[in-house]
Amino acid sequence: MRTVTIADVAKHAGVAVSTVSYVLSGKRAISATTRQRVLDSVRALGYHPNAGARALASKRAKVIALVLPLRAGMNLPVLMQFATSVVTTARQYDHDVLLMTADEGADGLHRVAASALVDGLLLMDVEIHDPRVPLLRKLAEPSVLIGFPADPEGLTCVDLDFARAGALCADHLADLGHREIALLGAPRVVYERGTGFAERTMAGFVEAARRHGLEADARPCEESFDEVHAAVKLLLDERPRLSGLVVHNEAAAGHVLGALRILGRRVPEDVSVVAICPDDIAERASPALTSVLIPAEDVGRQAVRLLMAKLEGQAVPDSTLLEPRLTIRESSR
Amino acid sequence: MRTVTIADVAKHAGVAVSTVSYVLSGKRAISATTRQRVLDSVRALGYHPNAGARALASKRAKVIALVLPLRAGMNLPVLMQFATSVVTTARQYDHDVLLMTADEGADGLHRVAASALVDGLLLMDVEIHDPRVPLLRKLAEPSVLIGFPADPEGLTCVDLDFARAGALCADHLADLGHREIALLGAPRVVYERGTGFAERTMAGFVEAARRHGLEADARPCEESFDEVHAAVKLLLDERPRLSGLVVHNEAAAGHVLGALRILGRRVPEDVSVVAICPDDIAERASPALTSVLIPAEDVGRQAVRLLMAKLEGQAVPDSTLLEPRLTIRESSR
DNA sequence: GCAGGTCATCGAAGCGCTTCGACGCGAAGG
DNA sequence: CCTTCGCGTCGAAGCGCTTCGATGACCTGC
Repeated sequence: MRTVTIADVAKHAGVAVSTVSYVLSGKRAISATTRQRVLDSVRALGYHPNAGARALASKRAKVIALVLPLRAGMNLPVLMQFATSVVTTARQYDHDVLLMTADEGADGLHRVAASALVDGLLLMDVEIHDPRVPLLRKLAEPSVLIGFPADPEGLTCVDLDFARAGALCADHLADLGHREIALLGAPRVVYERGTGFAERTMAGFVEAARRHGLEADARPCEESFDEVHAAVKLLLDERPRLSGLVVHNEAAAGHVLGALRILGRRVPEDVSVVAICPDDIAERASPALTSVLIPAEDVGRQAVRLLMAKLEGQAVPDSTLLEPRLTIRESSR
Repeated sequence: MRTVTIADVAKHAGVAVSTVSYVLSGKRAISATTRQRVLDSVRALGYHPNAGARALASKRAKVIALVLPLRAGMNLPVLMQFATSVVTTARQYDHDVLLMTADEGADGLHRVAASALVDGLLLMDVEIHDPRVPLLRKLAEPSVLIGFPADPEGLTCVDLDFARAGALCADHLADLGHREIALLGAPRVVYERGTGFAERTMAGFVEAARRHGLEADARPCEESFDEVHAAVKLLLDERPRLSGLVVHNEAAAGHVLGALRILGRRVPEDVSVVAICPDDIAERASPALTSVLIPAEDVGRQAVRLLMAKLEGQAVPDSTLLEPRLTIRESSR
């Protein structure tokens, strides 16, 4: 069973090859009757255009690269949600997604771009001083970054507005009347890596707390139960009147509740807890966590849209910040 | 800056286009001096073969599809580990990975295969009665499945030997002298979906326990803390002398420890706990869990190897079962 | 010294598609 | 009535690569 080519379709429909091509691409007017005849033949023969030939002739592969930081430390569920929404959205634009890991580095990006395997690049988890950024600036292929490098000049970046997220938590606790609050953040190593989002959350939190005239405190937080327990205990020892806690660390959120339980603090009666995490984690905790969600799906969808716009040659904003949303559940009052 | 083609390289090196091609592919003997001259030109010009043209001429895209079940209910960290190892291994064979979600269904597979976008397919989370299986049998492109459908005839399947994993847990508890043991499995919905691995674990567990003459019990288990707590409580109420617990549910493993703590059972003094889960989860728990790991990386690597072998036209075994490994930590004695 | 065989290289024919310019035809305009 | 135009369609020229058969150059052995 030889694979069906455009020539087979043309013969079957009794038209020229180019006519079939124009029917399929819509780039020239074709009469309704011819169009229908061609489409019928396409269906009858089960024709699928050869991707390589199409790419070669049109200089468009209809594939985008998705570069994920497939290493430890990232939050996996969020990553998957993000990847899913990227794939789904790309398909809506009739594109496929090539999966790459960050450890291929700049060379890998150069390879897929130079070989015309992909038309554009989507990079997740860009760091403040990311070695791939200079390459992206040079590349002919458009790219979109999730996260912000130190100098986003000339790049297209998308991210959750983490500063607003931090601020939103502080606002919420202030509204509830809390006077002493604290934030437990990502593991220390994340700050050291300088990914940026962790710092920006802290900064937004501290700034909003200051604006409300609250006593506030923000520190990194490791992810094992024991370390979370120790951190919470230390915090409560140092600040006995603390009544509001923000957790920006999915892995630790559940452990914080466990630690408070063990330390004899009721949630939310004694301490209100607000998490910055995906909804499913917040909902699964008990009590269910009031949370600011990381809209991974929105980020993915928006990133693909921006990339598609750039592929069309449209101008897009350099920076897109997605608004965080606070959902009030049982853990704060 | 026009992109560099093989003709540019040929001219630069003073040889024919075909010679460059043969140097790069190694499919014909080329003298050492010519080879070196060509390679130098390749480097000097920064040549990268055009993927579309290569695919068109050679009928090999050097891309494989990875179809992930990007929906709820799967264990995400394992999925990521798996994806990472697939990408990394594929790169070792000079292949790239196209990411697809299962919700594109059989049509999606047909599309990427018929358009020659990919040379082969890797499907994860295949179900007992998977609608994609009949298509895979028909497809000219080779495929490898993670998991087993009802009738694996004519397919290539890879999986952890879950029956052995369940048995290994029962063996371990029996060796420690426990007489009454139980297994808490995946959420009920997983059994209903008929993915197979959950049942096989249970069966292996029950069978091994029977062989050792133990009292054993196996039941599904939901993932929220409250439901886990209720399940554990029920189990202990029904079986007060229960002293060994196997948890085959990553999300619930941590909650089981929390529930036992609240119910006044010490681990491992009163109850030994063994988990079937990735190492990182087992290590992070407190006490650290004795566990049978799901070797996601091995599975991914092995799956890619099998697929590459099939692409080369080699015969491969229909079924590959990966041996589970028990790591003893603090939660069992 | 010449037939036969290797080895290294070349040229050209595609692979299946897109796209450009050309062309025929009927309608509109003078 | 003849020109002009636009619409719908066609043919052919690539896109950049692989691969097959051909061609010399050089060696081997009788």
